[in-house]
Amino acid sequence: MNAIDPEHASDLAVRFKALGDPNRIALLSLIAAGENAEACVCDLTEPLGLGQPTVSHHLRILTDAGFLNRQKRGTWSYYSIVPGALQSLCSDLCDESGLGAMLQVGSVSPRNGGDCC
Amino acid sequence: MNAIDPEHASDLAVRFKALGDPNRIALLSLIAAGENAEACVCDLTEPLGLGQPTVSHHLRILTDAGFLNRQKRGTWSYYSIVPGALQSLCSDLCDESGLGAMLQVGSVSPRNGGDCC
DNA sequence: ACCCTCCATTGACGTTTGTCGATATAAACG
DNA sequence: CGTTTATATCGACAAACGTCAATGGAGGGT
Repeated sequence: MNAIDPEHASDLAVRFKALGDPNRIALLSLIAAGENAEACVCDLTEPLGLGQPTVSHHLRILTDAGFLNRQKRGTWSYYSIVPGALQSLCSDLCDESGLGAMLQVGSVSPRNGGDCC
Repeated sequence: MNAIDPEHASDLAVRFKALGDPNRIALLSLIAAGENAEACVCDLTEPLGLGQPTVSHHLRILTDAGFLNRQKRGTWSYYSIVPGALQSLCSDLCDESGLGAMLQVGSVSPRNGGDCC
């Protein structure tokens, strides 16, 4: 039961940090709620009240962290959720840090239906 | 299937941001690996190679975000993992953002044994 | 060809963050 | 009471971050 490898810790931190901004959380939510669970930049800039470069910047961070897919169709860039990314993050944290043993002791009791991470 | 509430997005972001630093990930791992799954500051400052004020600072952030418990015994402060915190974070994200529908479509296939978030 | 829309990149700016040294508090121990 | 030990807090400073205005580049339409 050793401590986590520094390299793995940095990788996990990058992915968690990508989720550590309210506008990026809102982006994931907006994309998930869009038609076909995808959205292009022009659909996202207005509901967030942010400029287009800022939205592109956040989308890039989420994409680099593995949470979004980008697909260019014509002039538009369509972003979609990478399905297993959040589970992978959580299970990687548990596996690589030895946190797994801590986690089922908790108060969430019988686990939810299995429909979430 | 509306987008997430800004207030909820900020709350989630604060919690994710607390995990968005490699030293804080290492702290969680070290605490989980300690005797009785707890540790005091003096046990943590050396394996991380950080000063004592810095370690206290990180522990405070993790505690404020709900991932650690602090218990003072004598001169020492013992920190321990809050069992359900990580699951709560993930399930809150899924519930409040509408990401839940996206997540079982993924490539993690049959889900791991259920021993992690 | 020209223009216009959509998007990514760059440069700049103020803010936040991670880190340290110094100081403060608090508890045990002589 | 004075000293030592273990932590928390404060102040400072460099680095990273979030944001915007401006620019660039790729397509589609006229």
